[in-house]
Amino acid sequence: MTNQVRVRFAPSPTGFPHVGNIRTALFNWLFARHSGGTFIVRIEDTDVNRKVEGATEAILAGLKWLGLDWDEGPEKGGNYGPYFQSQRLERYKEACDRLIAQGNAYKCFCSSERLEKMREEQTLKKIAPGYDRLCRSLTSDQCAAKEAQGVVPVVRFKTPMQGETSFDDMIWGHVKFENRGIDDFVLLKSDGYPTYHLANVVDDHAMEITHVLRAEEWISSTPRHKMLYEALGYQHPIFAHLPMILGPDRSKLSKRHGAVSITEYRDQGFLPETMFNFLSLLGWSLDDKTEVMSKDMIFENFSLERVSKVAAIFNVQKLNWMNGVYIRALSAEDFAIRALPFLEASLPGEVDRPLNFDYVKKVAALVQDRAKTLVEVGELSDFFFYDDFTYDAGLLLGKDVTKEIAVRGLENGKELITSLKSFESTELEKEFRALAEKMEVKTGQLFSTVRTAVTSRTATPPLFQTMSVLGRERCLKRIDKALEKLQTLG
RNA sequence: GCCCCCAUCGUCUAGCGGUUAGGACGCUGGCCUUUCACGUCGGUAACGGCGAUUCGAAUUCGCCUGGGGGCGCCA
Repeated sequence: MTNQVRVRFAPSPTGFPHVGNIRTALFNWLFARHSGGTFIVRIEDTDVNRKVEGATEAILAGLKWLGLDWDEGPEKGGNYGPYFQSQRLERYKEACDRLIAQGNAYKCFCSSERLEKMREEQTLKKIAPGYDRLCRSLTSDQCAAKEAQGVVPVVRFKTPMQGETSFDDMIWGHVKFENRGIDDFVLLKSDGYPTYHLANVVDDHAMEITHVLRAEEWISSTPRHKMLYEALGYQHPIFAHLPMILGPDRSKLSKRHGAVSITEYRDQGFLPETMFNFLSLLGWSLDDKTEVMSKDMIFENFSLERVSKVAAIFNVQKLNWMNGVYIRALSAEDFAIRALPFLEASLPGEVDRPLNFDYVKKVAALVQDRAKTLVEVGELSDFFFYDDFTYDAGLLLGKDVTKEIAVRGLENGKELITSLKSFESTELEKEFRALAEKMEVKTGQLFSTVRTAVTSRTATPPLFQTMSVLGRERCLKRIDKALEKLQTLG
């Protein structure tokens, strides 16, 4: 036995990998890596009814994408497996039997109809809902009779009816609850599966978990867990309840707030390093100024003492900003590699695939400073990839640009482009500036028309670099088309 | 309804008895500039309220208010 830190992320495969859950995973990972401990993933698939096909895979994919590697768990194994609760049912049953034998738990034969009615009445009477302990006093003969009738019982814990239960939380300090507010909760369901409370306690003990870091929503069930640990004769782990992540309306972050799944953020073109950094700052901070930090820097400095108690609102604007910071920090090559799949997905079907990577690299270099997400790369650069775009002819007439100036500028520009020996951006710029001077117009007047002609847009990467990447032939064709368009103008 | 908890700019946060209450996002003004971005220099904006303790409270205590979480054969 060592006193090495062992923490776990224990998701339930009942849906997509919610960023709130992923943040919990992240903090567990940070805590483990900071202390040189072990990070374990355990799948809590004890709810047969809510189980979602593919959810486990999506959760694991989310963890991998973020770089949260686990030391024990699915796909990986370990000495404390299996790591799926559905494969550990005997252990829960054993624990339950022991608790019944010790007088800490009992069988309950109440139907769900009765329980529902009971809760309705309690709500009506404005008293705290909770099991009324009807079956707690059943004799063994009465139990046997029920079972003979074929009623399948659940097992409930005998919660003490007075006194209080308290524990020390690394984040919340000393927390205490009165026992009378806690009802006789279910340990084993009638389908033979354990509830979270039982399975969690049994497994955390079996897996020698030293610290339980989980979301704040669990804090009020912690006394139950403590009672269970004690009844089972186990030492309980250290608890640390993490603050919640809320939506902009301050309610629990959910689908109606927009993207909540980590995979959605991936698909929207956020970088994993952005998400890692951003999520780490939801409830934790290094100091009073440092925000952009590498993965290494974060886990090296991570500490529970700097985790806040205040629920954090997920601020998408800041996420966007941070993603831009990470995008700009990428090498040109790396950025192109990451943008490529997004580009291929967003460009119209007519564009031939696969895209020429050398060309993509040149284009990417021009939008890297401008993109906040990888999906924006397509929006920002589509005109580099196909020619038959349409735009409003009026866009050719920018500020202080008359139809006459525009026509003259484009015709002179055409001539210039044709005669140029080099199509380098610096050369282009030099010549076009000279042209503007010769035409006695401001550079902006000439450039804006050429820009629209060549790109169909009024906001683009630097014009001459854009033209250089596009190439002489395409620029000429586009200018011709623009000249035609100008004729349609009155 | 009952139980638990929380409270600094709109948002993320620093602060842990003495600070001009700091940083970041956002918004905004200037500069840079062929557009858009980037960058850069400024600005905007907070200790929820009331009492108490103290020479001195954002920091400690109480009450109020506001917000959150929990109260399933869900996790």
